[in-house]
Amino acid sequence: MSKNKTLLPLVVVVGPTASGKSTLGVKLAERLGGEVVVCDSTQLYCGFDIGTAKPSPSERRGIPHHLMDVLSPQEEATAGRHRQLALTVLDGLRQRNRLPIFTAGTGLYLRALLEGLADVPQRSEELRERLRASVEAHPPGHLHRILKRLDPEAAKKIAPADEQKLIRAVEVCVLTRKPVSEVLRAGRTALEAWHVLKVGLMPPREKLNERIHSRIDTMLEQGWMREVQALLDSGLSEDSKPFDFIGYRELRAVLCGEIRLEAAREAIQQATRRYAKRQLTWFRREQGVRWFSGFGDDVAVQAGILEWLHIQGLG
RNA sequence: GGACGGGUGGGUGAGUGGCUAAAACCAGCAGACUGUAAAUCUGCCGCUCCUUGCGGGCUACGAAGGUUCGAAUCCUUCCCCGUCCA
Repeated sequence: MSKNKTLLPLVVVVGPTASGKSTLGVKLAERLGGEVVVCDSTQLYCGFDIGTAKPSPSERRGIPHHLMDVLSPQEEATAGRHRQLALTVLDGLRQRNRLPIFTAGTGLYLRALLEGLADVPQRSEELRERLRASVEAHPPGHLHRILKRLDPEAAKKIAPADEQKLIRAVEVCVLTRKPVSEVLRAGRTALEAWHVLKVGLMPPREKLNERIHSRIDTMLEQGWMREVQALLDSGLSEDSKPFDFIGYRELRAVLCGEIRLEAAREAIQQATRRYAKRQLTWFRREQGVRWFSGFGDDVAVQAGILEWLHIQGLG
């Protein structure tokens, strides 16, 4: 990274699902001469459109949207991959002197971009296979005991039941031959040369839930089922990563005759509500966010945000 | 009118004399989370008080009475709900 880059502004919009980040992003881009960069682990995938709430071409209003539809469903998105792609996009925007406007639903990806990732090896499927096999063969708590031996400090921070995180921690220990906590302490490279302005959308929970529910109904009316059917018909494996996304797994179950549509609708609503809650938990901790209590498509909220950004030196 | 079965905390639902403010699950709330993150995991979850302790008080298993040292659990009556018979 070159050290002589001047500090340019970069806007980040954070908020739970259905809070109106996309609409706000387009609005800000129009007003401030920017382009939208999506920071979302699901909109990355081609073909999974309706359920991931990608803004339609008309909703995008001619504003370029980056990091949307860049992965095929067979690929696996990761925080590191997203970071790489985002850095490339940022370079391009810098050259063209366009304001980057991130719409961020995936907190981890945003953090990976802004604060960097430690120099940690990528996942190794072979190692994971072995670890999972050994989990099968041993009584509960086995992985946790292994980690305790490799890195007591890390073991303290991960619950014995959290297999996913345990596997990752053990994986890093094994691959680097060092305790994970040490590897992570070595630090990371934060994003340089950008002056980050964070805006948060925090609609009242009850209103947000209503919005979530009606949006799911709309998605279904727009042919979400047909989309899922078409994806399955295309020969895509039903184990592909994006079929794990909220809604896609439920609708797949409907199409496989495992559950009824009504049950799926309720399950989707519930899962989405919980997801929104987790997003809020994550983003509440995010440093330096200027919060606005409302939806991003509310003109009054938009005006307030534009005003704040103006005071910060934009527009 | 009669015969059974049942009424438990926001929901589903266990519990058949003390270990029960009441399992479990769901919902809800709060939280953690450096490459699966729309994932994964943790805590709380009747009210209340304080010297925050495996602490105290109060209220609670349809209602009211009763038996008992002690009842969600046993008895009586009543009220609801379901099924069946008339």
